[in-house]
Amino acid sequence: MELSGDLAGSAAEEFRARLAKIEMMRESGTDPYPVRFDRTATCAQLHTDFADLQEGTETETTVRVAGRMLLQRNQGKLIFATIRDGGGSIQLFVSKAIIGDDSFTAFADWDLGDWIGVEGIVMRTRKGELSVKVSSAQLLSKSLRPMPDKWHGLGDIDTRYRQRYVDLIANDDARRVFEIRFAAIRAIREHLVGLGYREVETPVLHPVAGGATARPFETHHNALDMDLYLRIAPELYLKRLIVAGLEKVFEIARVFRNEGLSTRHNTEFTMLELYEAFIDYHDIARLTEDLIAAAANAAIGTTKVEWDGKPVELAAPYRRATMAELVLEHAGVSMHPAMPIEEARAMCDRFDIPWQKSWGAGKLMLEVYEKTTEHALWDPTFVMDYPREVSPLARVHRDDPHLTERFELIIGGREVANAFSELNDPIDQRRRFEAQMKMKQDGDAEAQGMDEDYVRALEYGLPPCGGLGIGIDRIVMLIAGVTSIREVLLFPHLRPEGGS
RNA sequence: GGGCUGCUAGCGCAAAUGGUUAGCGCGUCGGACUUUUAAUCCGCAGGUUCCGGGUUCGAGUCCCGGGCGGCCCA
Repeated sequence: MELSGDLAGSAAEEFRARLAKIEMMRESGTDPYPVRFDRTATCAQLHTDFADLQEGTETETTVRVAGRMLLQRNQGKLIFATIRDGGGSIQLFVSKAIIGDDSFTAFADWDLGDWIGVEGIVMRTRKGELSVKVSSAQLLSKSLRPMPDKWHGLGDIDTRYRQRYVDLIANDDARRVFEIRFAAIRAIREHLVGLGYREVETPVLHPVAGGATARPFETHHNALDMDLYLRIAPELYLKRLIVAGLEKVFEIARVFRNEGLSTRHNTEFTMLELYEAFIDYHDIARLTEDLIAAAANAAIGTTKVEWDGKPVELAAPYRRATMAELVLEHAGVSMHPAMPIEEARAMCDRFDIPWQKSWGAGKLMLEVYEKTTEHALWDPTFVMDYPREVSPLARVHRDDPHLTERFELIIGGREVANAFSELNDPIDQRRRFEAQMKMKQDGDAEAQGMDEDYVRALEYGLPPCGGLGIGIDRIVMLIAGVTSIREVLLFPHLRPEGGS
């Protein structure tokens, strides 16, 4: 049986039995896949509109609802069924005396998982369950495959990710997480639009992979016979738009990084990036905490979340501290990018951090920070003022030429945002690209390439500007309280099934 | 890439130290039932124990290799 190639045993038998039902329907002139259904209400609407309906009473309101049948309790001459649509579920009250023998038999013969549509009056049963007392019913789409366990749902993680549609049918918690995702993204978008931001779309295929430190996917354009890269960040295009005078822009951008998979990393993930003219990274920090709090409130109605077993408060304001202060606090050592290189190397040795000769004190300081401090920052913390050496797109700090006006936001020991007062000096930018190219030549696959057009854009003048990148998936993880990024991605990347 | 760990019926899970015919629940199939809520009750069927080797009188279980996951680390 071609359609059931991956089915075996009782599932294959059930598949064939359901196919036979389809054939019988067709023979009797009924289409098992009719073209449309005129619905007059959703399940959620009924629960809202008839919240006050008394037990054991019927209305005179006729409605037409549709959904997937999840449960069926057949009493012989009376069937209770539960259907669910996109926003909720409702019980159907199906009486043989009302819909007639033939319709009743047909209804009883439909399988769990089938999509059905019914018409009937709204009622509440004696036991208090809001129901539709069905006067007519039709099959809207036949399901050929058996549903997972109606109580335990689908537990196998592999199957949950590979067949997310089944996961979402069977598991309430999966639906909950994605509802949070939808609401959080919507809240972020509305917050920014409310502030006068324009949502833009920039290229996914880049001739130069820039805007972040990461290894890109490579591809090839046949007609132009040129290599292209899937973007690792939309940053350089968005800043071109600030040059253009758009002032406030954002993009909710899918980006691609050719790196390993883990609980925290997927090869493609979603970043919010925004840029605004005339402001600096302090303004961006305020905007960042507002955005995250707004997302949490919209998604779950509170900024108090629990993550990895510990409480986290996402309400603004978040702590602000410099990287140097935090390293001193957590590692007990004083570091600065201007310190003698031997001392910085000695610090790395002290914390068992392997280093390379090409690294300056700034890079060494970052390594010490990441090893000793970052994972310990549980409450939301803006880690301010990164070394210039590791921040090729951030402007030099107004008070210290060895630092940049850059912060990363750490929550629950993980980076969730990265922001700067943007570098807008084209001469400085060119030098930093050249430094990156040297690192690339020295074998650093993550170093950025020279983007001549971006430098040219800066030469036309990028106004003072603040920029932000937020990992949307990580924000959703925090709000939803899940610790694997795969739980917040509808279709996480997996190896092919079966292998060989 | 390394360490630990998992894979048993469509789904959720059992099967001490290797030992009859690999069990249970849900679902399916057959039967009863007009107020159920994972309905209930009776009955039947359903298995390449992820794949391939090996050890053994005997392997779901032990060993080797492979596949796909999970957790932790780099």
